[in-house]
Amino acid sequence: MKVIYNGGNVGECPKEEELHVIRHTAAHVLAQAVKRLYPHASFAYGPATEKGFYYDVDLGDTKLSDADLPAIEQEMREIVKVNLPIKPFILPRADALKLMEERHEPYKAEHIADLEEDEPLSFYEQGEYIDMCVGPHLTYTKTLKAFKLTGLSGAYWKNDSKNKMLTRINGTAFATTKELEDFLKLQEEAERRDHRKIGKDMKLFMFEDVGPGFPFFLPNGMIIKNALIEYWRELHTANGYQEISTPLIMNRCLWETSGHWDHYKENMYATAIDDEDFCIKPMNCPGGVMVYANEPHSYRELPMRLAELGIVHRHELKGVLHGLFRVRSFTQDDAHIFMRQDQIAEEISAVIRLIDQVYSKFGFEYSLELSTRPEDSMGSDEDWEAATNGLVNALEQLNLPYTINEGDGAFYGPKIDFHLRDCLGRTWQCGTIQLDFQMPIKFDLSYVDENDGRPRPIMIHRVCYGSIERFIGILIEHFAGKFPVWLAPMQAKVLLVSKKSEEYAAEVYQMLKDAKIRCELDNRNEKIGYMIRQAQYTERVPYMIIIGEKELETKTISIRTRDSKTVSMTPDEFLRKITAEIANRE
RNA sequence: GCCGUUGUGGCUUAGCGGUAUAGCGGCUGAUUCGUAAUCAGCAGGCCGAGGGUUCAAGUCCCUCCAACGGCUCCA
Repeated sequence: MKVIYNGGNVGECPKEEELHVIRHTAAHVLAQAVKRLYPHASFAYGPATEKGFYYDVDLGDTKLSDADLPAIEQEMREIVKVNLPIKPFILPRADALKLMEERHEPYKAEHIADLEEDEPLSFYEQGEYIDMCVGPHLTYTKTLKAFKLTGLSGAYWKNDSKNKMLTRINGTAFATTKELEDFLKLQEEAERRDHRKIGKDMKLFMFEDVGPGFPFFLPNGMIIKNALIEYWRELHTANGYQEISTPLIMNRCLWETSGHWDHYKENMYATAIDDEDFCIKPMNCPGGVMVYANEPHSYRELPMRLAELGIVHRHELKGVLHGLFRVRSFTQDDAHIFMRQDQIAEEISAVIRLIDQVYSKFGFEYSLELSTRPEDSMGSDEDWEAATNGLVNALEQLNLPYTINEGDGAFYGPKIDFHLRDCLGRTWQCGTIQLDFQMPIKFDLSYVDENDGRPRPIMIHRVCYGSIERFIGILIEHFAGKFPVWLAPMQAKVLLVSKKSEEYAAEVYQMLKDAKIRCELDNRNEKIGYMIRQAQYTERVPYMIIIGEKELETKTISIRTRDSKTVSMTPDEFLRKITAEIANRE
C-alpha cells in the first residue's frame, strides 16, 4: 500500500503499519466531514487506536447525537468518492502556530505551544482541510474503502479530568470491507456473550438500586463462586498456604498506621461507632499484618503464607461501574506472604507459577506488566528500588517477557500485573503480585533470626483470580455461559419424552442425584424440542439426558451435549464419565 | 465525578398530550407429542422517584436515582 510521508516521499508502507495509516487517514476524513457540516467545530486529537480511530471535537453549544452520525458518515463517503489527493507540507513553528490560530484551531495551537523543541511542524492537506500531523497518510482519499462510525462519547482534553470535556466521535476502518464485517461480527459476538445478559439468563447474579455496584449472588452464581473457591483452597493448601479471615470493619487508627487513610481515604467507606471512626476494609493487608504480628516468629517459620478470601469495599466513582467487571464490593483471593530477604526471588517465582497454573486451567493466555512507583506513594527511594529490582529479577530469572507501566504501582510497592486474554482476544487485569517493604515498617514487624537478631520481614501481596466477581464475569464471556461441567450450576438435566418412561427417567435422575451430580428432572408435558431449547440455550446445561420409550427398552440413555451432538450409553457409563470429568475439573 | 443516551408487569418491548401493547415466562385446562418454541384461557403494570406545565402526562419541563456507551480511575 502506497503512503505519503511528511517529507513528501511516497513509499510502500510496511504491512503491519497499514491499518494504522488507514485509520489515521479515516480520522482526517472524519474531521473534514465534521468541519463541512459544523463549520464552527475545532479539533483536538484524532489518532488511530487498536480498534479503530476517533477524533475529539469541540462543537461549542452544538450537541451531537447518534442520529447525526449517518449524515457525517455520508459526508465522509462523499470525500472518499471525489478522491482528494492528500498532500503534506512543512511549516516553521511560528508559521504553524499562526496557521492554526487563523483557522480557529485553539487546541492545535495549544498543542504547538506545548511542544518543547522549536522544530518545523508537518501538515497534511486534502481539499479545503488541513491538519497538523506527523503522518504518514494514504495518498488519495479513495484508498479509504471500509470504515464506519461506531458512536459518540465524551473525552477530556489531553485525557485530564481537570480539563474541558470534548465530544469524541468514534469509528473504525479496515483495508477491506470483509475485514470490517468480520470486526463488526466479532463485536456482535462479544455483545451476545455479555456477562450481564448471560448472568440474567442463567440467574447467576443481580444488582439492585439499594446497593449500586454491590453484586447479589443468586443460587446458580453461588455454585460457580463456591466451585472456584474450592479449587482455590485445594491449590493453596497444596502450596503451603494457611487460610485466615480478618474483620470487615476495623478502627480508623489501623488505617492511619497502614497508610490507607492518607492514600486511599476517598475510596473508603467509614462509619462512626461509639464515638470512634471505623472503616470498612478496602484491602485485606492490614488484617493479614495483624495476624502476623499476633505472636513472635522465628526465621524458620518463613515464608509464612497467609491466604484470605477477603471481601473488600471500595467507593468507586459511579460512572465506572460495569456488571461484575467493576463493582464496589468484591472478594479478593488474597494472600500475604511474610519472608526473609533471601527468599524474595523464590517466593515470587512460586507465586507466578501458581497463577500460571490457575489461568491454564481455564485456557487463558496472559501477558505481564511491571508497574513502578506512583506519584502518591510512601517509603524511601532505596526501598522502592530494591522492591522493583526484586520483581524484575524474578521475571528475568523465569525468562518471562513483560512490559513496564511507569507510575502505576500500589502506594506501598511496585507490582506485576497479569493481563488475561480471553477467547475473543480481549484483555483483563486479574492477578497481581506486589512486593512491599513499607507495611512491615509501618507495623514494626520483625522475626528472630539465627543470631537472635530482629530483622524486618518483607511482604508479598498477591491475588490469582484478582476479584472472584470479575473473574466470574470473564469466565461467563470466555465460555459464553457454557461452563465446564465442574463449574456449571446445573451439570445434567433429565428430559422426559413422554409419561410412558417416567419411572425410568426418575430412576436415572435419582442415581445422578445420589452421586451428587447437580441435576434436574424435566417431566413436564412439553415437547422434547421445547425442553431442549430451554436446557441447552437458556440454562446451558452441559449434558441433556433424553429418555423415552427407546431408552426404556434398551436400558440406555441418550446424551445430548451443548454442541447438539447425541450419543447413547448406559446410565452407569454416563455416571463414570461425568464423575471423572468433574473430579479432574476438565 | 465528567459528556451523551435510556428507564413501561419476572424478561424483551409498543405507545411519545386524551383512561396502558404484545411476545416470552408464570398459573389453569386440553394435548402424551422423539432432539431450538402444541393449543386455549387466566393472572400480572399507581409506566424509576419527587416536583412542575396542562382541562388532561409513560408521553412536555425541572431535580434526584439507577442503568447503558465512553472519558478519568481501577481488582
